[in-house]
Amino acid sequence: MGFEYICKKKNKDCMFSKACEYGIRASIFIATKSSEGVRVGIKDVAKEIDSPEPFTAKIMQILTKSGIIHSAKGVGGGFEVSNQALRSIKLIQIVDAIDGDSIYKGCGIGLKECSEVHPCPVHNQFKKIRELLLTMLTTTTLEELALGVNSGDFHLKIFSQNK
Amino acid sequence: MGFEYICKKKNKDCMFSKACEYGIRASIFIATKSSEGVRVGIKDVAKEIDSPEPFTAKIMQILTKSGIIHSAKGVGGGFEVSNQALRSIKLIQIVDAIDGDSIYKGCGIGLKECSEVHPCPVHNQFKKIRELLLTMLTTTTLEELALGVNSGDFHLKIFSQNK
DNA sequence: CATATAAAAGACAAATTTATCTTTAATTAG
DNA sequence: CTAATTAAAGATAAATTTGTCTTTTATATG
Ligand code: FES
Ligand code: FES
Repeated sequence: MGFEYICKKKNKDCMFSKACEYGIRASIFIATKSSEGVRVGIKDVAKEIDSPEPFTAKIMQILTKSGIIHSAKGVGGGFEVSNQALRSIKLIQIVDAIDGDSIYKGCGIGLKECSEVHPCPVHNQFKKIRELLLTMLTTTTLEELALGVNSGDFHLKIFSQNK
Repeated sequence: MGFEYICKKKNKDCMFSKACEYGIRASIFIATKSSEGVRVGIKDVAKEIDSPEPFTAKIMQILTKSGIIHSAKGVGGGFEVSNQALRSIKLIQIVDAIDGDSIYKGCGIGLKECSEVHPCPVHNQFKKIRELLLTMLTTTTLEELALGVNSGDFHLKIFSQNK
């Protein structure tokens, strides 16, 4: 009937863009390795988080430019997070660098801006959700996420072993 | 440097797709008019919510097929919500019909599925946010949103009067 | 210095989402 | 029945996001 292509987003699991999802997963993986003092190349990153390698490479460029991840070219090079950065980097920095701040600042139903003095009908409801999201993003560190993965309690892809 | 086009989503105010944002705004507007016993045409809808008319028409087709909004062709036709539906329709029905359930079911960082037994590093944090979102969507009725607009406290576009 | 390695950069291509335009079908009024 | 009106349907087109490939640059090592 001509509108099937609108319905039901293909980019499932929205909230963040694919680019941002890859960026978060990659950062966490790099963090797990950096905590063990190991640099990783883009190939390993993509394999470990199950993402398209060239696209992931592009995203890494954003993260290195943003100073979130450090990179080194040449033999023995790769990506790493400094021990100090590991503790200080918050999830919000990654999201900000890739998707910007619209997810926690923009109006939930697309008004050009979200404002208290000219609120949309869902403003009050949305505000609570965005505030919870913002709090989560600003308080969660790369380190705690990496620790969870290192401990084996949390995972960066499905079918870790056999795929 | 070749990756500017990745960075900073153009579709600001994510969470929902544009289609879904328009769908919600349109539904609320139609509800405000239906509560006054008035049918509205697609032209009025698009003007009132500041959305592209043909695209909005497509979205209305989804909503009518889904039984959320009623439509009538011909002279004096247009869109309306029955008085009974006004009270029973929840926001989640609109979101489900247009974007599907990924926003409150999918993994926050893109694992193929969100699961308790194989959680991603942000699973616990995200769960809370998605639960709040889901509660909001399942409890908010079209009627209460329409009432807010009718009372003048909430708005469906910016620059209501002069644009 | 020459070579190998690995990220950065740039150009391009595919997929998805958003937007537009034209034609068709249904309904009301005269 | 005819004309006018309005949504539905269908076909395209534009914009954006996602994904790929090639070339360049930086670095370490022999
Ligand atoms: S105005 Fe819509 S969420 Fe604030
Ligand atoms: S597994 Fe990622 S949010 Fe549940």
